[in-house]
Amino acid sequence: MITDRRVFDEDFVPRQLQHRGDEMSVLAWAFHPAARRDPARNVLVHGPSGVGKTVLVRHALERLREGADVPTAFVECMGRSTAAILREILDDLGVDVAANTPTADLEVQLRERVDRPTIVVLDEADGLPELDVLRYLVEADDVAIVPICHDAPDWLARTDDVVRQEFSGPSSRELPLSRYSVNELANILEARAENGLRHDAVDREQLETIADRVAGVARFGIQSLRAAAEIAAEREHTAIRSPDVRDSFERARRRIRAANLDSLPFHHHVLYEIIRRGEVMTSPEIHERYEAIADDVYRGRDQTPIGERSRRNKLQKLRDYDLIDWDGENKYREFWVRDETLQSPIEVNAPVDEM
DNA sequence: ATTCCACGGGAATCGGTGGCAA
DNA sequence: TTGCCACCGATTCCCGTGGAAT
Repeated sequence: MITDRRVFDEDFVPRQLQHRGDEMSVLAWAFHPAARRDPARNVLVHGPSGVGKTVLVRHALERLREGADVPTAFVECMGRSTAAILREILDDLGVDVAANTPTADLEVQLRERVDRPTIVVLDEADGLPELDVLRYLVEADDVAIVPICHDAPDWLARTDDVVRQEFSGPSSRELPLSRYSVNELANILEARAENGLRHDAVDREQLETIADRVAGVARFGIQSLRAAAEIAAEREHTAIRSPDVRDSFERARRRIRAANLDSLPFHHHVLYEIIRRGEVMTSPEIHERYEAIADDVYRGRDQTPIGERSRRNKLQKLRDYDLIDWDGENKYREFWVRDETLQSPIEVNAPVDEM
């Protein structure tokens, strides 16, 4: 059924971007001056997750570089320090810096080594730790800044006047990306099917069903199509049938969650299992349970149990990853796992019994 | 009105890594 | 080679905030 697995990979970049023509024009307008050694423009790219913000900007940069030699940097900001981000920008621009260069020196390097129009993309700019990076980039004259974030007003509100000024002038634009319509996403899935599935494995109506069900989130739609093909193959269908599509969403969502859980360290797994085995729990119950089993669970490991404050951070992370959720406030906040059947792959041998 | 307490931002701290200069 | 410095990621410590209980 599946003829090319890579087509469904998370980081697969299709040759042709569909339904983003207007957006590509905006980026071309912003980037193109750099090809003539004129300053490029700032673009604030924003929109909900899973709509292809990163892929879009990467595409635009590739287009630009096909026709011109423009220095560019593309940095993942989430969870990185100011120094780490500056370091990677310099690295992308071909400047060698030592791993322990002080942050202040990095800033000087940035200003001195940028001697012609340059484009710096800050992916996941919601996660920018401080404003320092932005100020440094604003002060470096020839640098155009392209932050990618979820919520533009919110992002701008958290910056300062200097940065806001930079993004409100005529030499900058906001570029909102919306979710795909059912028809658009179905077209995108059709292209994936043509490249990655056997001919006639899926029909248009089924693709539209998937596109509708995933509410325009491309990432989820692509994983669902993949799951539908797998399920059809397991059931020895020669093509995807409606029941296969119906059962694909659960598998896709579950797979995304399992991958998320897999990527987290041990502490998260302990907390996840405590919540999963305890039905619905409140914070004090979770902490109490943690204290009770911590000695046993961590015995023989090189890690030691963590304090309450850290546990709160881990719980937040588990929620960000769609693994748990909660409702309510204070000690009445209740926690539960999103999928009871998803167990931690790590053996957290907490006693199952009494709470 | 006062007390209790979970929350979550931010500063301080710790152990480890890697340049660099004496 | 040795000591020093800056960084990093993870964690703990500290504390203001605000809702609920008393």
